Amino acid sequence: MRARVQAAAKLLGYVPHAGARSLSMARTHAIGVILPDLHGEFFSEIVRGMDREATARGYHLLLSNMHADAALATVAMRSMRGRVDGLVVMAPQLDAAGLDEALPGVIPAILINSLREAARPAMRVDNRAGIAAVVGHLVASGRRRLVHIAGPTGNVDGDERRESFLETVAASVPDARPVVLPGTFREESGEAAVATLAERGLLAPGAIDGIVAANDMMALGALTALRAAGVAVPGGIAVTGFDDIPLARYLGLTTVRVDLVEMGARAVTRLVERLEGGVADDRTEGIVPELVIRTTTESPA
Amino acid sequence: MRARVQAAAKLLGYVPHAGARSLSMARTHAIGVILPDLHGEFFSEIVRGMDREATARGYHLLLSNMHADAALATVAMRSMRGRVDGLVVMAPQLDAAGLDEALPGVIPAILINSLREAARPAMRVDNRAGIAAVVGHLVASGRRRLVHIAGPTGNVDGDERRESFLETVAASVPDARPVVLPGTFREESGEAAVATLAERGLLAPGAIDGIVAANDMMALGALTALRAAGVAVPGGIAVTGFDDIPLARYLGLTTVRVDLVEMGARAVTRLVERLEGGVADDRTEGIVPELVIRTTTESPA
DNA sequence: CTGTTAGCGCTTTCAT
DNA sequence: ATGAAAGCGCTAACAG
Repeated sequence: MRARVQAAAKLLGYVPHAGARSLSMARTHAIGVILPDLHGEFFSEIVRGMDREATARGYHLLLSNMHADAALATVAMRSMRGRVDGLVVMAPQLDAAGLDEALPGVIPAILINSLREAARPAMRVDNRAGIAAVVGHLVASGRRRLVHIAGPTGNVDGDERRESFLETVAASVPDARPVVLPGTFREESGEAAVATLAERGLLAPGAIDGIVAANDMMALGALTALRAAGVAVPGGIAVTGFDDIPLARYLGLTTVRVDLVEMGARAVTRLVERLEGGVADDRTEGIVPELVIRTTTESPA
Repeated sequence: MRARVQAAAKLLGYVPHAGARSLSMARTHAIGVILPDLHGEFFSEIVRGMDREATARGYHLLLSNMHADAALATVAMRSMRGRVDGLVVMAPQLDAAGLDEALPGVIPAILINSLREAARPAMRVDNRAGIAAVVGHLVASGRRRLVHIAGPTGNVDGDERRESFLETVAASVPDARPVVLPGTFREESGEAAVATLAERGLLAPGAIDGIVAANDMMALGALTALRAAGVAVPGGIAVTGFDDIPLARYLGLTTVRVDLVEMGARAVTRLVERLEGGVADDRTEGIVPELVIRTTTESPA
């Protein structure tokens, strides 16, 4: 008899309505993902990691792009209520107040590289350790006149990297006069930064000998512009990035490796465990990046 | 009074339950995306295009990875009923019967690079035109002994590219004895293919002079392996890819450009128009790829 | 073991 | 104008 129903279902092409089931069970088996944007390999890699883990655990991923504006972010997150069981939120450009306001209290969330991690489960890249590693490497190989191409102001990662660049340089190079140029984390701003250096006459031989970009994409932009300007890398100027996106390996960029795929996967793992186990693990898990030395920082010798 | 309710809602932190609303309105404002896997830049780019368009039109994207198996694909698609308003399906490895069986008849779908497009809205890259363009370019620059690193058998794109490679070579090079090596669309299989060539003694100077890979990732793998083997590119052997993923530009790979972002965006556009306008546009839209000549095919001279 | 019913949180229709 | 009720398609807790 159960068999007869099944047969009829097949015959009529019946497919269960997941939405109705979710309503009834108060369980969607979906995870909402809130990201600034999908540009470049940085976010692709994270999403890939999340997708791998979500699929493995029987969850779907619901994507939503967050605009920089806190009000819009609020709308984006609220619109997820009832569609997902939990949220992975990456909002590096939101301040703590904006984040608190945007996050619906009712829905469990894990933050990645955002402020206000103390009270919630979170993942955080150790930006200071990463910058300390590249600066240390550059200084150890004899570079002294360093330039930093920064991330956007107000962005947690950008701010931390800029600050620790200044601190580390001040601590390791006496009488250093580090230069900090603004950037947006996008390739073009790496090129723009080099253009600025040229204007200031800092591309002249010996004026500067190392560029520490706040992420890989800007480092690549800088590389392109330097080569176009006829500056030898690493002969004249060494260049470093941050993240170790796949492209970096192909282009021989010295950088700091953050296991993006693993970070995404781990965020999903923690969220799902929380959803299913009920364990509230409000710790901030640090991701320690690792220095990867490639050709853009070889000794000039 | 309406105001009093709104006030109370704010105060209690009420957030509407999108799931319940969907049930009631029979509208989810979500689009399901079924992909083989998220590996490499190929799929990232497509998803990026879909996301851009979906966000612009007020839709969310629900990701689901399809396993090669038709039965699992069926489960994946069925599980989307009631969660999404429509589907973008990319199933290059499914045969027509498998696809028909997997697709829930009830839910509108648009296919990308899959079989059985005739009866449904679809997008399709013109593989033959793309391969004809690269082969033509290689032949025009004096290459005669060509090797093809193929995509997986049973994959629509892989099969089409392999076939048209053979046809085009047969038509344009008299007495040609083209070699076809198996591949998986992944970087490692490009390296493996070169290893195979080495075993067969085909890496000796003059033995072959051009490698046409079925996609960019395999071309990159081949490039790496060739350089490691001390073979000059393009001096000894020219190399071409397919897709023009972002990496290709950085590495100077000659390839065939498929506007992946645009293809994803266009698929979403057509689907949404269908959902909202009710117009059933069952045509297959062809994407004509464009030859992009870079350094890996420069003339040996 | 089969059949009925209430309810998930919303929208929509209908009555007041 | 506000209030009451039915129903979206399912699950779960009942009763027969």
